[in-house]
Amino acid sequence: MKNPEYLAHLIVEFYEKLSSWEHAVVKGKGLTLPQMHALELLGVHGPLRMKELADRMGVTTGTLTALADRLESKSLIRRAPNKEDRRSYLVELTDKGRERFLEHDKLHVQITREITAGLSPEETELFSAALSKMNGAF
Amino acid sequence: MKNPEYLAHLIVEFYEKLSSWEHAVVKGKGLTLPQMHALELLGVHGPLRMKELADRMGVTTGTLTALADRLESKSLIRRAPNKEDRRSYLVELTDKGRERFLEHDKLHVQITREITAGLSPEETELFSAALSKMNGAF
DNA sequence: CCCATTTACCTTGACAATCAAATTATCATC
DNA sequence: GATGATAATTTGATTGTCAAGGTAAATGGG
Repeated sequence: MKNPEYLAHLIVEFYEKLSSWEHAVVKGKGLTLPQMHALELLGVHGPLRMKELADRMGVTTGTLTALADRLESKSLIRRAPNKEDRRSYLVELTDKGRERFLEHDKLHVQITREITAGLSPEETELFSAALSKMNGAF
Repeated sequence: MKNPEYLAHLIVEFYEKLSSWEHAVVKGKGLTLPQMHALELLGVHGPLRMKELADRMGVTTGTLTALADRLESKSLIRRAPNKEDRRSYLVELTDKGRERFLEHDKLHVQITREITAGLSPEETELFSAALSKMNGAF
């Protein structure tokens, strides 16, 4: 019953459901998935250089340039000069961008509550511990 | 320590890592992520109507029409007539498409093995059970 | 200090993904 | 059979994406 094929299937299903949930949530907000993803990474990690953000998103800097332009034109991010290295910017959230990030992050907590509602505290604890280990194994 | 915020954070991190892994794996194969996603859904669920597949992918049928055209031109899928309803097709994998799907699916099993390598059998079992419950709760 | 190399970002050109809205063909119901 | 709903396509516009090429700044070895 607990062969890797079965577990792989569960993980794929979980991934698909998260993906579809995220898609639906972002859609109603005037933002695209990549745009929200960028806000999220900036919210979690603080200001990043374009290259760092592009790497974390898994896109080229060319792609990110265009994406950042759109977010900047919506006043959600800002390119601040980087004193350490004048070739680069530090991309950071504006107040409006941070607001959007926090709002979205709240939804993550909420969906987490919902999908773990059927788990006992011990189960939740063990799930959490296992997930933590797995995240470290990538 | 085990508040929902923390768990939400772990889940987001897990999702991001899966996403980034998937992206990297698909890239080297001449397929895009949505294209592989379509092959995967067809592989798992069998032949689907365009509308069904679009719904599962979370895109409009207009988007899927174009996507299916590209997959069809690569001989990975086929539009078969639907005797039940002549308005629709049944989209199905070709042999070549099934091959691609199976090959990709094997990678899922493999990455699953890798990221669960640090878990004890009991932990894996519990993780699996928790995930199964959570999938049902979406 | 100089020059070659690397790095960071931007630009361009081409293609893919995406949606909303309009269209066509078929189905379903009354 | 007429009317309304559904399945797929088409169209037009925007966004996402990459590879390749360009510019400016940093880096490192002579």
